[in-house]
Amino acid sequence: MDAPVRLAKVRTVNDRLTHKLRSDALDNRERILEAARAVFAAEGLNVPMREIARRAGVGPATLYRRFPTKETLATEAFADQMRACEVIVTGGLDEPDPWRGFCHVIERICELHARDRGFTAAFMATFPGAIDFAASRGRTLEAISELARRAKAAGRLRADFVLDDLVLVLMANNGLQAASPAGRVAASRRFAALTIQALRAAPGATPLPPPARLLPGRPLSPTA
Amino acid sequence: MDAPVRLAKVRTVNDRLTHKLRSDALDNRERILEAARAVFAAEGLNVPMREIARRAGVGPATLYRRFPTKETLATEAFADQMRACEVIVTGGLDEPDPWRGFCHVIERICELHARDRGFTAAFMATFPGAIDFAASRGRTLEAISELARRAKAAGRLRADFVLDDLVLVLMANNGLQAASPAGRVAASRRFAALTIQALRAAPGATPLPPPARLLPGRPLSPTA
DNA sequence: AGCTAAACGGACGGGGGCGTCCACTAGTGT
DNA sequence: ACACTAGTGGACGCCCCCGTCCGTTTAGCT
Repeated sequence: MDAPVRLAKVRTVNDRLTHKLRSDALDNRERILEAARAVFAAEGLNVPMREIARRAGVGPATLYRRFPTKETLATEAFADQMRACEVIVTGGLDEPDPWRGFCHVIERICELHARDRGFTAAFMATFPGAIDFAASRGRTLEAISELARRAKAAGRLRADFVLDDLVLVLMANNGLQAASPAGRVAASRRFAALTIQALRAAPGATPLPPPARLLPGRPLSPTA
Repeated sequence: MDAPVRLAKVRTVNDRLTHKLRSDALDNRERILEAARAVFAAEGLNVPMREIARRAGVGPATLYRRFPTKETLATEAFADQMRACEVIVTGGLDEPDPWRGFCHVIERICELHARDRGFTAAFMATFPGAIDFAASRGRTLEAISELARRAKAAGRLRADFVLDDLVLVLMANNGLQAASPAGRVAASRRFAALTIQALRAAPGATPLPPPARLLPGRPLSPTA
């Protein structure tokens, strides 16, 4: 388990970034991140940078000084969720029954994504300068892949499940929209339950049409 | 079956709208609609009106004269798809086995929506001035509701299916994005298959969490 | 308390979409 | 052939977002 190492590394980078900042600058930086988290969660990534600056009580220049692009801001703002993702899947791996673990992962990840409108977009985005982010996503997906392997071996997950199906599920979950955040979560919950029913290895189940490649880049993993 | 009546009525309205137009104006109108269909299908509804005008080879003023708002343009541009939807569901109702009919409806409607990026948005939108559009949607949903009732009665569709679940499925399907249109269709196909697995009345199936109201307005129908 | 450099935010120019106006063009009916 | 009017599209003003510059403020250190 190398997660602690990675986390420590992130900490270091963070310190290197923030340690030389003046106290007020550091304070502003935090308020910007807080505002960004809130507005990204509520509205998604397509909000004007200025809106975030406004909510943070900061001028646009300050925002751009700290976060030159929206991507840098988004990756920082979603670091928590990214870590939460990893926690969820490692939790799933720790469960004795891999199928139950898989189900819990689906449920909890769908809910996480439903609460944060912008997170799914960031998660999928794979923009260039976000090495840590992409790495974390890769680790998360690999872990889910392993979990899926076990669930298949236990005969509970359908054999033709592919890791791309998880991406498909996340995209589909992201498509759910409702008037209120609560409504979105409710929809997502039902959607996750349906998804689990769909992925369950069941006697009368018919085979699926060929899987679809949804994320650009190499095939995420041979398996799952 | 009152569909023919409705269609005739639409024809009349159409004639009333177009009969007084000069020939060149009518030609432009058609080219605008064609351009709108193409660009809406490819890019969704969030394209500048000017882009459509450009592709149609007309000035912005001409576009705005024929279609004052994007909604009017969208409803006209998607009239075909709307009718296709009705055809699909009536086809489903005509099949002897309601469950097979239901499956076919899911598959074909998902594919239809996958081919047209903007159609789902228009279908959900329920914007004010589109009476015909909303009516057609209502009929489509009612028909699906009836089909669902029969499929449940046949013991093939899970009993806790609700019409709102169809909306949920369409929204989720709409969330699927891929590099190419072909990729989107492929993803949608697999998604539809998964959906059918999820909705199948199966022995080991667990009950679903409470349904979510996704479209504003009155509950679409007591049943389904 | 005073100095200095870091940090701030208002203001600016650029770009793009929006919806409308108006002088010109071209079908249409005699 | 001609007049007449429906039809056209370039151009305008408006607003919003973007990213940057620069004069002013303020934290940190002596």
